[in-house]
Amino acid sequence: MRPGFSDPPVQSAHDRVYRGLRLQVMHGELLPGTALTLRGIGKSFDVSMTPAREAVRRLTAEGALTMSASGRVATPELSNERIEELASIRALLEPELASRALRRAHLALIGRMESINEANARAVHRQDAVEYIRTNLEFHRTLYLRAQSPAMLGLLETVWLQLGPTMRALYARLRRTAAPPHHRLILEALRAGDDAALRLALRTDVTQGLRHLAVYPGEARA
Amino acid sequence: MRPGFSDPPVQSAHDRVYRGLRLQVMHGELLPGTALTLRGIGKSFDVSMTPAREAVRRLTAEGALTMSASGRVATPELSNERIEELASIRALLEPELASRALRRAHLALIGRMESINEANARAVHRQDAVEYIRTNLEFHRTLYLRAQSPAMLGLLETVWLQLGPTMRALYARLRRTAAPPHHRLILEALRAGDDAALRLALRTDVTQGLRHLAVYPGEARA
DNA sequence: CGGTGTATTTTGTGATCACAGTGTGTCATG
DNA sequence: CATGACACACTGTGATCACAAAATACACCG
Repeated sequence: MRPGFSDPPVQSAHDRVYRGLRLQVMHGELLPGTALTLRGIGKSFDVSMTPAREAVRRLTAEGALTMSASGRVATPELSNERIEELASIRALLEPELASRALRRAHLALIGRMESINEANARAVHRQDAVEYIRTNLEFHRTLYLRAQSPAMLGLLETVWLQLGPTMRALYARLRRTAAPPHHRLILEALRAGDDAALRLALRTDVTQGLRHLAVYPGEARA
Repeated sequence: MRPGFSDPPVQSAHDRVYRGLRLQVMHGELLPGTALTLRGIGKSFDVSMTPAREAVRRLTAEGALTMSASGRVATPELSNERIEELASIRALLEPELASRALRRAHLALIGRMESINEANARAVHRQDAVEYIRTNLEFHRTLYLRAQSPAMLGLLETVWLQLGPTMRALYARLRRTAAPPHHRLILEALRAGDDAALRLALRTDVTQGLRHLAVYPGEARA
């Protein structure tokens, strides 16, 4: 009924490229401003430029990549205003998704989230930025999947995608030593079934994680 | 700084196709389930299939079009659950955008919105569904542009895009005779600078306009 | 006359090519 | 040694083609 969303069997060439690039961007494997070429992408996925172009076009539409006026492709370098705006969108959507998932969150789900959270803590200890981002997003997505709101989750993933390279740059320079921030509060609110506490925990988790961005100007322009 | 968003000069072939199709979908010129072909699109824009494919890929990524497993392209036929979900996303984003625009909304803006609203009323009187949708969206967008939140507005336009064909189908069958619903409340709240009233007016305007959807089942499946 | 098989047309996919614009590197010159 | 222009390599764009899958039309058989 809703093709192209969660159907694993399909494996057209452009879809492989799309998924591969998408994960690379979302997980922060590419730093902001990284230049990409269609021929290079095609070569690394062993396809011609045609599927590479379509994948890039699609990712550009989602804000995962930017294209200069001359068509040059690169990962986005976000301004501070943009970062704050994307953070506030997360702060708007994620509490809502969490709240919708709350009534459907049984113990098995909470247990799975705890185990993901432990993997996340290990990634922090190992200073593995990419794995940290990956498990962090998986922690959140595992919860939101229960909200049964695919469109809202889709929008949120778009936001994550746009923040991917920036988050990587962030976590690379302020080397976290502490464990993930407010995830424990989230889990407690889930167990308690406390909607207000859950919304608050999500909001602070999101804003806290991205507030440290607007510090070093460097290339403040606008 | 953010190419491909609001820069009129660019005119590559695939961009013309993209913009053209996008407007057709968003304004409800195409009913839900309308089938499209790449060659047909290319012919109607006088280009080959290549730019048509890229435009379709992009619109598919934004949810404006759907592709079957075999690659067939069509405008989306939304389930009732999906419609309600999209409406609730509108109800989440639009009050926020309106609130952000409130402090920057001077009298000239309100005047412009009033004139758009009059055009909207004329469209209602003329039973012109497409023009009704167009002016209605323009009314909202004129306000939200003042919010200076391009990412949030971009997400919202994605939602509008997904609802385009469905809104057309809706307004086609329940022939409005009354003027636009809660736009007057919105304008009054803007003039009064009343944030709470503005948020409420937006929320009701959005949900009211789409609540009448889940009535006729016809093809209730899930 | 209805259903089923096949044949034909239509469709999306991916590769390849020619082309124009851009950026970069280099070499000559002041 | 610095600065300028020029040339070459590179990049994205759009058109075209061969191909396979799908949908449609059609004819044949029960």
